[in-house]
Amino acid sequence: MAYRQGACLEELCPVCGDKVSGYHYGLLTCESCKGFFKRTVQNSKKYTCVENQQCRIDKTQRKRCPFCRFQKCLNVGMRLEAVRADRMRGGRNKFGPMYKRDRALKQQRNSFIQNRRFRLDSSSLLASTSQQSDPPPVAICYSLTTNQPPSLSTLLPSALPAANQYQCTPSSDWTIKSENSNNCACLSGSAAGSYIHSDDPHSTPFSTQGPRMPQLVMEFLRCDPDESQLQDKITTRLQQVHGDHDTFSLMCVMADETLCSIVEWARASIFFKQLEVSDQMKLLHHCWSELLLLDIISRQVLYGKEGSLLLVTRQEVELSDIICHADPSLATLVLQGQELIQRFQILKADRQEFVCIKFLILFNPDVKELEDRGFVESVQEQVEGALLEYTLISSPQYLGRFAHLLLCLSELRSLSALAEDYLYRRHLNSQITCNNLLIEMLHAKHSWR
DNA sequence: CTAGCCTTGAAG
DNA sequence: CTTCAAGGCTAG
Repeated sequence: MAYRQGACLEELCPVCGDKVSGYHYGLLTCESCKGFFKRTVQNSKKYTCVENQQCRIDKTQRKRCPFCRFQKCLNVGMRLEAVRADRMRGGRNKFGPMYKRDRALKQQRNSFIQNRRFRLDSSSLLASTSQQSDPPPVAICYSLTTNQPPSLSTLLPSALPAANQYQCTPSSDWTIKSENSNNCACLSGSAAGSYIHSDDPHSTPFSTQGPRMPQLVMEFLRCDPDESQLQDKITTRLQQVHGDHDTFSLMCVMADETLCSIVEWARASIFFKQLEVSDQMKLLHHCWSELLLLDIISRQVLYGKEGSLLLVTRQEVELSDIICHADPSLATLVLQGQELIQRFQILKADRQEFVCIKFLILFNPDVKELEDRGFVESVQEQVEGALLEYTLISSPQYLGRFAHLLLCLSELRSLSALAEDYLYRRHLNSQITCNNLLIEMLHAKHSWR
């Protein structure tokens, strides 16, 4: 029985990596692991491992150690209960609805991912209309190399051990399957939510009772900086600056500090630390303003109140004050930002979703001259998958939520491009001073064209 | 024992 | 009726 194509395109058995033949005992597995699991459970087989119970199980070596094979079956989530005690044939069991749901989830995920290209094209189109891209900007002689080393490169480690590539914590068993001949590393879980296959028995990739959060989202949350810690850090740094700063330059200092924390966050983040430093720099140079804007927006949506702008420092500034003191361009930007905040508020976007969006922004495969675009692409796809899955679990009654979030992201991108242009113009007028990272970032993109 | 193919039968 | 995940069979 060929498994219906389309539902799962190139799904591999989570136990041995062989071709999947359908759902067996709780998840998609290959025919041989299905049979192996059945024999083991039906006949109450007991195996022993002659090694250290950590044998690698793949298609060619799966026969070698039945102990570790069975262990892996259980670890990836195969269900003992699905093997029938009475050996009754045919029919359906209680897992039926679960399979159906998982299949629907996968299908939606695939179709969204397939639409990704189109969506990105249209969003970059949107962004480019707001930028005078063709003629290179004013010839300002500002060489990064003649200055002190750019702060981003000092913030990023100068070298990474090569062995670090594609590796995560040694404790977790991330299976990375390369697709075709390119080095597109792709972590793919078999059942819903199984992004992480670990030997930890608590990380059951599939749960029948109650909704659960995708593992990737949980990992993102775990590494997301704590708002109050960030607050303290930036507040102390701001106090050190003090002096004759007007509101705008104070905001710039704040942006600069926030940028530092964004770089720190990225450095410590899963996936990002696997990249070469050159790629890390390219990604950050490309998306810094988007991340900065998302930081501001998410703060308003999660903690802010209407009519005022909540700063990292927990200070509140009346919007009306900002608008009447701002020049017309800035006022427009603030108003547009306000609209975007409202859109996120209507959606009631939560921390989980913002943290996924952060990763979607960071891992942008459209960035030019990436060494390892395949990896960036695969991360982007995984994050999209996790976000989609999260939205389907958290608000199953609203299927369009994921698409709406992506729409907001695309608007955020065009707004950040406008904001970046605005900052760049003010920088050219020497109105932004003493903000190393901010200035480096402002120059990075312009020196590329 | 393994793993590919076959048969079964409740659910949709 | 069809679907498809259970169990069954058997050559290698």
